[in-house]
Amino acid sequence: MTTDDLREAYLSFFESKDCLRRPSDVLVPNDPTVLFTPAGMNQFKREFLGLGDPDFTRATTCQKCLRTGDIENVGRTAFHETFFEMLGNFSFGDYFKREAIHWAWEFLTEVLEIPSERLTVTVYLDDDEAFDIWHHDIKLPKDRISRLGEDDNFWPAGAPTHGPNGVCGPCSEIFYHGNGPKEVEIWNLVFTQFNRVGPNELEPLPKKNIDTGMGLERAAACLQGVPTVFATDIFKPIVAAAADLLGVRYEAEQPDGVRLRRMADHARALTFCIHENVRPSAEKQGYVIRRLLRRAVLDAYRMGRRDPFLFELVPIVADVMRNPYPEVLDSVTRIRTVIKEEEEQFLRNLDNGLKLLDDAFRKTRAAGSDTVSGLDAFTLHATYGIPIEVTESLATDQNLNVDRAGFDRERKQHGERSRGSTEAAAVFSLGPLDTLKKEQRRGSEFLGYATTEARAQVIGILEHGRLADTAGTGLEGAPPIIVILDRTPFYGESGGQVGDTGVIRGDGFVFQVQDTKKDHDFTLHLGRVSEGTVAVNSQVIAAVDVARRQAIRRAHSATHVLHHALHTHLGKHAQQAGSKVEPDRLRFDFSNPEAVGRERLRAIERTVNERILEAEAIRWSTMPIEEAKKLGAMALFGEKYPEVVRVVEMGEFSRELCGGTHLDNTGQIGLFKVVGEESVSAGTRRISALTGAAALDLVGVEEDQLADAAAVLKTSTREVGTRLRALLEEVKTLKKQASQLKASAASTAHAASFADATFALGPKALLEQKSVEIAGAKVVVESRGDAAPDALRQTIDELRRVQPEGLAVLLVSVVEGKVNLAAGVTPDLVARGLHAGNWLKHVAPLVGGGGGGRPDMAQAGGKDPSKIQEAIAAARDSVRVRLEG
RNA sequence: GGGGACGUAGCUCAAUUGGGAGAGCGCCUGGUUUGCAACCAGGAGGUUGAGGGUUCGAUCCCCUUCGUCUCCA
Repeated sequence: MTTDDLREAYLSFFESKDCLRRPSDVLVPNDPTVLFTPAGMNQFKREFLGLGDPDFTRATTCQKCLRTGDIENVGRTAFHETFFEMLGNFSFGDYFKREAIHWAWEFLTEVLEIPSERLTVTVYLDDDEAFDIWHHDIKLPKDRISRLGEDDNFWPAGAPTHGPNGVCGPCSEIFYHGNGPKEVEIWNLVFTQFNRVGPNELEPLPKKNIDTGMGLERAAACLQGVPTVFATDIFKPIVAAAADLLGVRYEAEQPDGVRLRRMADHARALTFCIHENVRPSAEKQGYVIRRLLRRAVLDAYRMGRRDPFLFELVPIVADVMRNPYPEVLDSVTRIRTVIKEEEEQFLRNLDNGLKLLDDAFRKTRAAGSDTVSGLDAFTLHATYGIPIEVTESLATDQNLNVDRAGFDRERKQHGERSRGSTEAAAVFSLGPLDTLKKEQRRGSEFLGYATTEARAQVIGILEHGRLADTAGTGLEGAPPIIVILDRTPFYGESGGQVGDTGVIRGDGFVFQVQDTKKDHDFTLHLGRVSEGTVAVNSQVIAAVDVARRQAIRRAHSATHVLHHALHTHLGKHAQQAGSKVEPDRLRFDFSNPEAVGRERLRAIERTVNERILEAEAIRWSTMPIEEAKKLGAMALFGEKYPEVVRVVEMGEFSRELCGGTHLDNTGQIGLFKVVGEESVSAGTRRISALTGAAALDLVGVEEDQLADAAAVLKTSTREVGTRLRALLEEVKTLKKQASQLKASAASTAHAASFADATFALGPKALLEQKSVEIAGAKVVVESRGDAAPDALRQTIDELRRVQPEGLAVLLVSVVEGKVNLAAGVTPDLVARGLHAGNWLKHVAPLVGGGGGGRPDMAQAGGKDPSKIQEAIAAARDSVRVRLEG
């Protein structure tokens, strides 16, 4: 039986048991407690809590999952995977233990025709109910049923003793005993029937749930009689392709076999993640998949591969998965590019790492050791990302060892340090909105597509995160109050479009809405009470700020036109990767390998404005998602859409799934003006643009600025550019001349006004008139008026050019009440023990400062100009002592 | 969420306990040459990511912030 057939058989079997077949949730769910969807039940959390549609009580899915907890085992064992599909059937207060067990058995033995003697089961220690069903109903002999403890047969594992509190229950696992693998857990039936309130305190739940999971790939391996998931029909071609790319023969038992299996697994995970627009990056989901990619590339590196290769597996993965996930085929080009670029970057990093490793080896040898310390190896790993295996392998090449025990110690410490204060979040948690949802059963009705003002009733108020019956005018700076209505024209922030603002008026009160969000099917109006007191059950009139909403509609419709223009000028690959829609302002992110460039950007802007000039009608309708897809409506990858979706069409050029508010006609956008194009991450570009009033304002402001510039430059707006260039050129030459003049001024007579006569002397004159002969060396210690530190250095250089040997100079100047000192010593005097830095260190304290520098050149400063003469005297004395002594 | 590192010319990176901002490649000009990373001479190019502090003086030390990389959860 092929994997595709097994998947379909399972889903249609449970459909025949009145379970609703639901599509897989996305890999990155809207759930802060997990990075990736870890199991089939995840998308049904709200149903398990009794917060879903009351008519929806049975479901079956094939869920895409990603887990990296056991990543070390991937490729080494028969069944560990990172990306996998989980078949499941679920009951939300509907069928329970008896049906779940019977149906599982029926599916395995009758549909799949697995001989019953190949199956055994486990139940939780005291779950006699499950035991009896297996033994009496199914007629499974007692010796084929084992009772296991809370670590094996409870969900979450160990919950009765260790928590967390909340929904939990015993489970029953079904094992397959085949010819190849001796014992495989293929199905886990979880009976969530308790609410844990404390250690070993389990209260029965009024509504019991069923959550079951069957690993698709491992079940397929059993049915296909192969020893591992990697030998199944959907994995084999990927492993084979990996071996082919690396020019080796796949031999399951060889070390390379582990590597090839790992590559195949990681290629699958990467393909599906990137398809959903999760890109390799330094944090969160992106970092998880970056690590997957690096593990695979590193494996290939060790097999001698130095070029990117993993990206070549993408089409193979897409092909074996084409039946259940045909949409991945359309993303192949994009995924390949992302993987290839990331591979190239990592290979460059590895090259860089070699340099750091060399340093580490040199340091080790310099310390007279032949073992790289654990700390060094760990630093290389933790800070620069050089895997320990690479360090070890290269160390061996250089006849060095690595302190692996020390490395492991460091790693453990780092792990403890990094754990931080975050506790594992409870899988389920109930908030105030959940309570409200339980009371109300239904969410807020959205009226905003048709109107901006409506009568409604207050059904909930949230103050300080708690439900309240009333709320009054709060203190300045207090957190916003949240008002929830049964129906509302306010658009809650979603799909990139910002929330509406406006006002909600009722009998004796006014509530200013500053922002609107969406949560738990409710529309949350955030704001403050400006008059009176708002109370639950009040009748109100909710009115959206119309001008602002209209500006938002302009910007939102413009993003759809822009999307169309991008496809026209850049190609189909320029898929939307996110957007932000604000009043008359929009940001649009899309896939594109390189910068768009000025010319194409201009062309894109032009196309958008042409569509606006054509004043095409904008229409919308709702339809089942399948139908929308058939019509070719554009959707975001990695976004979860409901069963019935809204499709927005513009003329004949654009058709997109979209829940936002739009104009009636593209002509209402007015002017569309691009204001920027930039990169957000590798392979993703962002265009920012303005519409309507904001675009006109921008043009006006820029006109004014240009006119202003032209006026200042005393030229026409047309000539501003050339005039500026000429001016800059002039400034440059003037600057140059100025610095030359300044330099020569320091050594010419123009500063004769200073009482200090030596300031007027040039280098030669200084040497001739002011130098003192001490122990065969010429010493110049003089004051130089208000010369800048740079000028002092320059003078010293000039003196040294005239007298390259036997010269020691110390110059002093005063600028803005501060003393500058600089000293220079020729190399032969340095050899005789004279040190410019030390010289100044001796002198500078006298003028209330400090200093230092190199033996041949040093600098210092001070705050007390009145002590300059003393400093000069001290400088002369100290150099005399040094040279004569 | 936490730990570590980095940010200097268009690119790759230097700069001793805090003391003159540099090299190679690339670019421009002139010359030489026309067999493969051509050569020679000259030149342009910098708010040392940003902001604040300490100091006579900060690329360097301290704080804040932004960005990039990396490890752990």
